[in-house]
Amino acid sequence: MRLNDLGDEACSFARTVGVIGDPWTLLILRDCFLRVRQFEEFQSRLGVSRGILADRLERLVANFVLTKVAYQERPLRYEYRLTPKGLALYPIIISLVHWGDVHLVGKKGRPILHQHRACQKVFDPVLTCSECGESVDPHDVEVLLGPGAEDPKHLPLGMLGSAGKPVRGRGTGSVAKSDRPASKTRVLKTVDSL
Amino acid sequence: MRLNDLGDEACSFARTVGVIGDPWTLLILRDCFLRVRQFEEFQSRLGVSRGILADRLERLVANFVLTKVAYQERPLRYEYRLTPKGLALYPIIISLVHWGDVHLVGKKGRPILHQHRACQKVFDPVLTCSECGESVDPHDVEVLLGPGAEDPKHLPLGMLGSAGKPVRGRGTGSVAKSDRPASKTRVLKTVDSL
DNA sequence: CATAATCCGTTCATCTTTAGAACTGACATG
DNA sequence: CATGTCAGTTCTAAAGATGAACGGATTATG
Repeated sequence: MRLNDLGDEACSFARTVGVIGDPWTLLILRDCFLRVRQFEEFQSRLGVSRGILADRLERLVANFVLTKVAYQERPLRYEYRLTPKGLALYPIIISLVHWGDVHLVGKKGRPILHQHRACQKVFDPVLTCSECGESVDPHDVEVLLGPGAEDPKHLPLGMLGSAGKPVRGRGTGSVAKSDRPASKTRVLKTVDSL
Repeated sequence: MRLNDLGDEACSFARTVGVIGDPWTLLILRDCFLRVRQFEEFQSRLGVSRGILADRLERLVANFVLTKVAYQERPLRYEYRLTPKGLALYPIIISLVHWGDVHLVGKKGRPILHQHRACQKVFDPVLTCSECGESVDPHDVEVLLGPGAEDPKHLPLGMLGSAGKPVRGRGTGSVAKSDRPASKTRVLKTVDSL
């Protein structure tokens, strides 16, 4: 499969990756949130080759993540700004920063800190549930089939034909394995969890 | 600059991108959270070439995002499982899915839904502040210099030499522009915000 | 026993993408 | 008029990705 075909996938994740899942694109977006806007600024901060930068910016514009806005005439110059769609990437960007802060720290600690205007404190991003407001852990989430479910390849394992029902309801996940006959293949403990 | 050098950067974000910022790597990680674990499963679900898959899995193991665990002996077979460090990527993964759900939906709607065990409701992920619990919007965040700040290239614009002080405290951001003399270059409105 | 079949890779020839540096073009400055 | 700024484009060589085939260990099938 070509990575360029990702946009056609049924999976939201695959489509997202098709739009912003490239390393340079991610780096460009981080800079956008730091109010970098001009071609030369991006180029000198990132050290990316100009061809790639032009290509990535164009792609982001084509996908309505950025818009070109004229910031001067004579000579006419454009800068790149986040659209609302682009601004909505913030949770992704700050989660990436935070993971690096926690798991890949250098000797000296974090290079930048984030302060929340509302409470004036330096904070970490926390992922919470829109319904109950509690923080969300991967173990606390069930995956259900949605209305747009089509291609089985992009659904969770063991979900085929169980529309609307949970994937891991106490052992349901390993049906395929448990109904095959006793064999010499020695299978070690099978834990069906993350 | 080579993308492989990203691991050496001072910036947490760049280092994170160096580890998981590749499209195939992201797709592999999504599948990990859907409990895919074996080489063949990844290969057939993603359609990625076997060489790339082997390479990306090896990289993730080298970076302690995944571990190889023997799930059977005779023949000895390993599967790939998320480490705690890998599990901590959940906010990133679910934020990517959510952005796709909201901004790149297909005709039929979302392919999968997430249900929160604690409240039993289908939910959306919300990014909140660890200190006050309120949801966080990019406009509500000030960026401060942290202890690990070194290379100016990876800091926000206009932050050089202003350690510990906010970047965008009412016009501070455009010092360089405002003290240059009147010129024929016609500059349009300068808005210093996202 | 011979012949699939399963699983996890590796190898190789081919094709595509990327990097890096130089170049264009419109304009401004000294 | 030489030099500088800004936003790209064009070029070639190097790096990376693809697809298909192959390998080794072992179990399953006829």
